[in-house]
Amino acid sequence: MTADGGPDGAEPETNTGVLLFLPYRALENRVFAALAEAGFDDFTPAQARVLQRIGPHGTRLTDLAEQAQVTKQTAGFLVDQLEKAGYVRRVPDPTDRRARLVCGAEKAWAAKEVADGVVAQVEKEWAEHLGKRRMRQLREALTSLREITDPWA
Amino acid sequence: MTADGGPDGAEPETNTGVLLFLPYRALENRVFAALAEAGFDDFTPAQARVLQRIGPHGTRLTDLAEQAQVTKQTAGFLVDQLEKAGYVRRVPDPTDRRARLVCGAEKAWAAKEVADGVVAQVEKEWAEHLGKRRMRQLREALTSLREITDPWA
DNA sequence: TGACATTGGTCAGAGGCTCTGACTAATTTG
DNA sequence: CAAATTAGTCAGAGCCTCTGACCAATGTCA
Repeated sequence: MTADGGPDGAEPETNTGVLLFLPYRALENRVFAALAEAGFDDFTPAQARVLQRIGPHGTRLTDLAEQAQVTKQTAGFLVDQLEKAGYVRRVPDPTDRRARLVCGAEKAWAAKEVADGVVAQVEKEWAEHLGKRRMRQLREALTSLREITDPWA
Repeated sequence: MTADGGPDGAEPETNTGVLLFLPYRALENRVFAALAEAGFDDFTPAQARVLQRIGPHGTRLTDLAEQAQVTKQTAGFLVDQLEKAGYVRRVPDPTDRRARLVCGAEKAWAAKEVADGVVAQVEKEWAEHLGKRRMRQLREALTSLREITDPWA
């Protein structure tokens, strides 16, 4: 459903989806490897996708679920694990007694620091490969695209 | 681990990984929805990620696994489902009696046609938003990035 | 105010995905 | 030819994700 068209064979240009996905996955792999090497090996990719979306002042479960595109049951399940592993804690939401805010714990910020370092390194490598100008154009185009592809923008 | 940095608060520029992921996911969602609407609702996202990587002349299980970044056991499990659903068939590899080629069936090419249509449509929308020039630059930069991020390139 | 709909979240259960480990068969290497 | 490698399968366990049903707090509106 992607590249090198059906049985007919004429190789067209590569699907933009694949083009986006490849560097994304490469970056994610690098971050994960570095995190594991730094000792943050007690969470799974699924948990990370939730953890990543917790804001600095805490985020509601429902919002986490929506952003991660999973059901709130699934998000709750993952937050349970993260809580047990010490990455987050749940605190009452002062503005709504039904809700609780999922807040990052110290351990999460420490992991984030490692992750941010790797991201910066990879971005540097990319900038070296593309040249500063094309790297800037790339980020600029992607940022613009966000306007029509990110329901949360 | 991504945006709006830790407890310190200073909002830096958005992580390039997120920037790549957002449009990727938006595109994938569109393709999936269209496929389901066209009646191709009997396969899962995990199966699709394998199906997508089957070449026009068939691909070995081991290669599918490597490209999809799953174990060969997982790939085998998914191909089993796809085979039952009629999307693929396994044929002996004439060049190696241990191996079998996973080949797309008619149903897979039909689905691919639907998917390609949606991708083309979405790419058109993106080009309209960005302008032809920036769209070309985007694809060009991503293609270049592939050289250092795609182990299969 | 008081009924009703909405929203935040949990519990229970089922099914799907993915991994590790162990194994068979064919191929390649020395 | 013996040993190492490679393609693939089987079995079992654990994680992830969903649907459905439910409770409690909040919002809406006559």
